[in-house]
Amino acid sequence: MGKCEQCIVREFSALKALNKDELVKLADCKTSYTVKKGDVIFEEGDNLDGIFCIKDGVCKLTKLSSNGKDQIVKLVAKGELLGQRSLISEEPANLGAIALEDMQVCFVPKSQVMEFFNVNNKFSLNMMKNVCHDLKEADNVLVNLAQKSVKERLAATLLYLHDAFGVNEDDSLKIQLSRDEISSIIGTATESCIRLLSDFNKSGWIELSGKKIILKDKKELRKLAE
Amino acid sequence: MGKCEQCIVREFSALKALNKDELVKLADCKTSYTVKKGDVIFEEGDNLDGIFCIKDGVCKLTKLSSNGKDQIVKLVAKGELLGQRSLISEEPANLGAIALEDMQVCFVPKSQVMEFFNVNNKFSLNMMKNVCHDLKEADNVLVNLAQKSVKERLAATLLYLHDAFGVNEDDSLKIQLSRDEISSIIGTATESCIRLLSDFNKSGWIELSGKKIILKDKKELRKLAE
DNA sequence: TTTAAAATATGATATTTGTCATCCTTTAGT
DNA sequence: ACTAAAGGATGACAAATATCATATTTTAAA
Repeated sequence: MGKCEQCIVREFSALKALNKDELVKLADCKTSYTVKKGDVIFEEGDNLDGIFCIKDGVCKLTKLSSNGKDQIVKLVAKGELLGQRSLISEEPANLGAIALEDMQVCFVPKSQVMEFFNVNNKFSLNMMKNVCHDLKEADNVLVNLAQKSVKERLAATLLYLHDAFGVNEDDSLKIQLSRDEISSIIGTATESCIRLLSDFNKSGWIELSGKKIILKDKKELRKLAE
Repeated sequence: MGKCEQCIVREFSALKALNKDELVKLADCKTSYTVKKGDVIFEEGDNLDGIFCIKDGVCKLTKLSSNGKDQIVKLVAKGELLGQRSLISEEPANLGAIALEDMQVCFVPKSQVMEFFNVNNKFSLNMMKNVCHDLKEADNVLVNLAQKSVKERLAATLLYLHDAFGVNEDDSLKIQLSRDEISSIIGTATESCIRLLSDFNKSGWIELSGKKIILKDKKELRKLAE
């Protein structure tokens, strides 16, 4: 059983407020497992009896709209926690979580999280701040969806993917999304997304080769995304 | 100076976790004032040194998009708190707050809220739950903006206004929004919104008379909004 | 490897939504 | 009560986006 002390999640999440004793408790009660690309971590409506620590990999949080299409609400990367809102609200998950890559995940039961809540004020405050940050981000995404064109949203999304997940040695975006998934982030039809990527390619702002996407002219993209 | 004990905000917000002593402290440090329709309670980017209790009236939370248009992110009614996210995050306000009606507001300084945080666990948990609820709502709005047509969003918004704020004796929506504000909720051009309201009117689903809006066929609207 | 299925790409076209111009109506200030 | 300004309504048109059809490429399974 791995220790939690050196874990990347500890470094980047609310867990950094935990002391040595608490980390031992955490290591004791956690369940560690791997998730394959495409696998469901939890589904919309699931009752989560704890939170998930993402040790490695990236997943998408999605919600099924009544029109039958999935909307990607947020991407969550290694170092972050999953399921906090549901735990605090004591409600079923509002979003589903699906792995975009192979992942390493730990599950921490609710009882343990609640104990930390009660004894460690810094931990509670950290977690609150996380939720607040998510709320701010959600509000910002909401405004962009409401006010910006698909072209602007695509440019903004490409820049976001670049900045949040980095690039490979060949400068291509590290995170690999299907055209369908990109469409599901910007909230448009897959064909529209493909068409615009083509346009961006022809304009020389990006370079497409297979699934790889290279941002060639970030300045122009930034201007477009505003 | 009014007491907080009977206040509607206490009844409906995180404040319900406060005991008698704490309520006295609250009454002691709060600043009570009125806000006229159209007045700014705080602006995007303001540093808030506390939270606001809405004793009476309704306000809109808006964000200016880079295209120069305002987006209404949320409506907040009497009984609710304002500025919690900003306070917890220790960040400037991400949204601005503007009164949609004459309002009665109390301001509670940050120092007092933080003290409650430290001594009253129930209070912290309640406030956390509020933020979590806001996050869930924001995610849901986000999905609707991304996936639904303007017509569907208008129908959904009319129903929301009906359910959340009620109707007058003549069945007209109690909350009075300009066409511009309705457009700013559903994220569309004012003319499109006006046109659709006209269509709804002609279809007999709603009835327009001046600024009044009466929902005549909620079933049909619900079907439209899905 | 071969082959079927899935993903990507693109054209043609329909639909939705935005923009601009103009007119009508209501509201608020003198 | 009068008048200017704001809000609301509507037509004409343009632009953005979705949908449907189909071709091509990539991926994964037998």
